[in-house]
Amino acid sequence: MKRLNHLQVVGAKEAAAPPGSTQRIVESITTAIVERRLMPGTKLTEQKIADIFDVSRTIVRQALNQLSREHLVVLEPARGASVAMPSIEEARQVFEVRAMIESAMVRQLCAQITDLHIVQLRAHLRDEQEAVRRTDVSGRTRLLADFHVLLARLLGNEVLAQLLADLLSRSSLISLMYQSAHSAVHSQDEHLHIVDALEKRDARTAIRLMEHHIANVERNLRLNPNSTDLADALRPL
Amino acid sequence: MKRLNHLQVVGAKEAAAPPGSTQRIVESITTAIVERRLMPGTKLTEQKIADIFDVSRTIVRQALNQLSREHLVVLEPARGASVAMPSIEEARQVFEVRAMIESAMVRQLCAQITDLHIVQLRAHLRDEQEAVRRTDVSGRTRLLADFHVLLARLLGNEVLAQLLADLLSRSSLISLMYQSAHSAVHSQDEHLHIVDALEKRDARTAIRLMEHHIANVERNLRLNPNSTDLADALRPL
DNA sequence: CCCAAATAAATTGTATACACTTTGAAAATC
DNA sequence: GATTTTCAAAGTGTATACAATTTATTTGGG
Repeated sequence: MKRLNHLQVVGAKEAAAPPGSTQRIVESITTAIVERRLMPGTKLTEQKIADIFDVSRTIVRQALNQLSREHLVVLEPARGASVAMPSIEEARQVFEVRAMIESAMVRQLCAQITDLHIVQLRAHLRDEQEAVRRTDVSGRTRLLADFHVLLARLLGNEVLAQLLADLLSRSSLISLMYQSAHSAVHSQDEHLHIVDALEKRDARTAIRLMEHHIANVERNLRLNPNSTDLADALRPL
Repeated sequence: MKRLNHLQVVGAKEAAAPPGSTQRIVESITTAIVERRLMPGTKLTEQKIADIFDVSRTIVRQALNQLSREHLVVLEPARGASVAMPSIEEARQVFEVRAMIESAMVRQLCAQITDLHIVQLRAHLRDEQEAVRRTDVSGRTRLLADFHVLLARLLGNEVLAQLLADLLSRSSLISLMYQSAHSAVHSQDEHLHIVDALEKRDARTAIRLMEHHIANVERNLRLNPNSTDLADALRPL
């Protein structure tokens, strides 16, 4: 039986509104997944989680339901919840959608970006570099994803931002599941070049860089079916 | 007190898997909203819905939670659920995102569309025309939205299809809330022209037509703030 | 007669109880 | 000894009970 003791309340870093019990659990599990303390496929038993957080199963079920809509856990009827194991096909689709959305995003952004926006982006890049320098794995994962959400937010489009946030948490899960070989340093560098292009309002270059960036992340996944699917891996020769 | 008797189980038209109680309620409420039997702002009291469907509040709460994540209802803490009243700003954002995604979609589709796909699209257009001819309001609303989801599905991208389905149910709510003056006939005609362009693999035209189509729908909304926000409407001069 | 405080009714949030399903192990059969 | 059957343990699905909060109603001044 797998121990779930790794699951723990992570110090609320943003600390916005008083987080309801449900939200607290969602965030803890999300963080645990992204920080690789909960591996894909891990069974998430309701009562065990309820015990850990000292709430009733009612609350846990709400949290698991929410997580399943974010595609971080899968809910099989009468069989419970487990950490999602996105398929290769799903990974492909997620990155395809990201490429479509994010290239349109930078195109639009070039037409309406302000100097203040550039300042915000530069500040974010500094945070990224800092996290990379300190080898703060969980922080840098979050920051590298937030870069993309920030671009959406600069467009003043919260709907787009939330949509993208969703796709990025899925991307994070995919990256850790298929052990991305795309180094954080490399990603960070690509972000830098994208901001440079945005500053020059060079839409064509910005779009090209963004598409390459996303393609690079996808290309560097270990998408070898044999190593990821247990059924295939254990099939006799 | 507002009566909720309009809420009723709608005959399952697609009838796929045995729909769990929760899903049945979600679909009923969704249909009721899109068919304008539940107006924006209507309070959705848990016990009343539970009585109507003869289930416990537990199930109803699950359904309302799901609907809130689809942005069709809003959940205010300790104050319950009501049919969402998307703001003008939210409407703008939804249509902006749709324009970004759907123009990228038709671009991609032009590059990889097959004759079989065209056949499917033509078949769908026939269904649309039929619904318009019969003035089947609820059917035609659904079909006009499904056209866009179908395009996503033809790309073989289920992630994209679900994403778009989400945006389209929000669009439906927005259209009915702001009483779109964009006639179904007009929409249907625009769909026809888009398919024509796709058949010719004329990406530039297809993109232009799609962007115009979405802009037309948005332009024809009655986005008069005075008539939509009660606080504004009742403010003394 | 109108407004405000107090009280009652209704509604939501959470926990718990219990039925049903799945899972894993022990016993029986071939 | 391997395979199926049976049974117990664990887990999920739904209903219900109860506390906490909000909303409506009544009551008591002004």
